[in-house]
Amino acid sequence: MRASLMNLVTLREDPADAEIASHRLLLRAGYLHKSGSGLYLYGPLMHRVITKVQAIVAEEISRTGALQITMPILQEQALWEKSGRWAAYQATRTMLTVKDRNDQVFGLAPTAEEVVTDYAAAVVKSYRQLPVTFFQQHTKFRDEIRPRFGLMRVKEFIMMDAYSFHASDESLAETYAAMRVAYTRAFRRMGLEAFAVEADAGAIGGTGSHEFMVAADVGEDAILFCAESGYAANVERATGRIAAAPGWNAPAAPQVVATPNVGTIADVIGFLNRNGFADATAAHALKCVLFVAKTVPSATKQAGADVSVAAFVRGDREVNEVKLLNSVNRHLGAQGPVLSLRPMHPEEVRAATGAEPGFAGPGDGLKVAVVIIDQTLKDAGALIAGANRTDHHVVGVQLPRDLPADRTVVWDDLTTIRAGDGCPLSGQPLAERRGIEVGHVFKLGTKYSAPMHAEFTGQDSKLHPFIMGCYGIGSSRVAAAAVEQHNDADGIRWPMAIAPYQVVVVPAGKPGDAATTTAAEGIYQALLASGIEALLDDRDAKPGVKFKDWDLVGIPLRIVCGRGLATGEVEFKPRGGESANVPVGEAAARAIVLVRAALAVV
RNA sequence: CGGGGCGUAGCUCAGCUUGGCUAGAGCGUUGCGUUCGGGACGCAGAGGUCGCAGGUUCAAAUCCUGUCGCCCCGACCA
Repeated sequence: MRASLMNLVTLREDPADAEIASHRLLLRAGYLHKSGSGLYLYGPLMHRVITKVQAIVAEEISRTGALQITMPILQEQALWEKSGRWAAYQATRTMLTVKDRNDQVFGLAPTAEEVVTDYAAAVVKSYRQLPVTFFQQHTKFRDEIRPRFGLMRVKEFIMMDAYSFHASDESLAETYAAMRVAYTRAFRRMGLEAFAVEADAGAIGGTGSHEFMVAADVGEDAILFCAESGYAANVERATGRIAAAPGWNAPAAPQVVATPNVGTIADVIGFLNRNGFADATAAHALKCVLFVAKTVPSATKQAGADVSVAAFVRGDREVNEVKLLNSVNRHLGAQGPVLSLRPMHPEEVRAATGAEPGFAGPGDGLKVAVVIIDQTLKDAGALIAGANRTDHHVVGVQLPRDLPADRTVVWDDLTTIRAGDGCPLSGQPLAERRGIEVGHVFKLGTKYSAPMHAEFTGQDSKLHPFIMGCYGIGSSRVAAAAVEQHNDADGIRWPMAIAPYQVVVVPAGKPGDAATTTAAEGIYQALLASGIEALLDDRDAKPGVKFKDWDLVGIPLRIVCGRGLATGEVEFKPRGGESANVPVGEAAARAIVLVRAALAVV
């Protein structure tokens, strides 16, 4: 491509509303045009990048034996009713919907489990056809609460989504493992440092899942990991060993203590330290967080309802709301599902505890539907709890000894694990880093096939629901993540495999100078003839302008035909690397070798 | 949805507090000339319903009310 024909428009200044590197650079270099909040137009350069990402992803997913298809974006409400997810997605308002002229409602594909399960049920009738995996790369829509960070979180994006169907858990495990290998290969080919972490399954559901993260400081997810055991998990899901609180001089039996005007844990401990309990710390307190869980209409229960929940963790720790939500759902079972939790308003706290906020405890006076206590607090020794009475706490509470006789308690893991806690496998301190979620794999089991009656005939001549897995890669997000990992002060540094063009040839003499023009044109034509994706910067611009532009755009290799021609040489300048002089006659051949080496599948 | 901020030229911004001439600058862009290895220079030009609607006023980018949109922090997710 000749630069004079490619409508290259670069900005000298950063767009005001771009915060992170990928957003800023992709806008500045002309890859993206913002069409609306969370909506982007992919310019000619971006289109090439996305196409390459999709090709590599498709190649690696296909390598597992998966079959590429294309599913409709408009999804009938009735199909989602069959799986029971319509109400859930409406309640969380994740799905955008449209109506046709007959007022029939359609969802705009946020994902495609229902559609593909319906398809599999129609075309897969026997265990002899299993396992089978279908995938597509298509536009997805999410009614994001807050689009953010350019391509990172948008309302409309391109996703590779794959769905596997199995006759057994063992078969699912094989494909799940093969997909993880495919992901790893795909990300490595695209020059991304990505790693798998244990994850919460969220609204997709199922029995297990891993996320693929690209390490980046601007990532929206926190990852805890252990170098020794290899353990890595999203903080939403991470478990760990929490060091026990040190012993302290606590009363043997619960003792009510007046704690006037000290509602927060820090204040309560400070007050007690000054009033007879000098060695009490926040780790000896019982933190109570009160929530309202909102259930959604389901097959067994037409109307949604509010369920009050009290969650207890150690005073120096935080409640993990994802763990709590999962725990509430396990406990409520058929009364669920619960899709969201919100903290109680002050008046609700007063109704639930009979006290001002800040004095809630597990003892008498707490009136909530569900009480969940972090399992580490069982037999944890003496604790300081709210007394459910304004300005009073109870010191020396022991669990479960001092719980009211009629109190039903769920013991579960509710604590947010943090760096420094012990690895659940090795016990070594966990470290933390941030990541961008670029892929996710789920073991779905029969979550969709059972309610949708998607069944096959087994070897036993009986009908069985498919055992399923599903797998997603955010193709457009991958491109943004690549920029996050590969940029510098001058612009983007694309990995060769996903760069919009591989080489740019820059004539750097006076415009129209015969020697530079001839040399550049010759190299350019030789590269094209060998299938290299080459650019020729034939614009009437000064060399400095050209250099700045190609650094910003991020072309991996620049060949400059300029003053070196006097001695028969051109300059090779890898983006971000050292320049070297190369004889004109060898330039094309050496560039071809460089590009092919960088693209070689490892 | 709660909290914070912003809407003035294609981009980045000034002007608004304290209303008043024809609404400005830099970059970009068009024409001509000079220049040509890291975002050159001179001259000439184009480009604006100051987000939108209403109000106050002799007079509104500026003050008031409403409204729409965008960005950032939290809950959602590839």
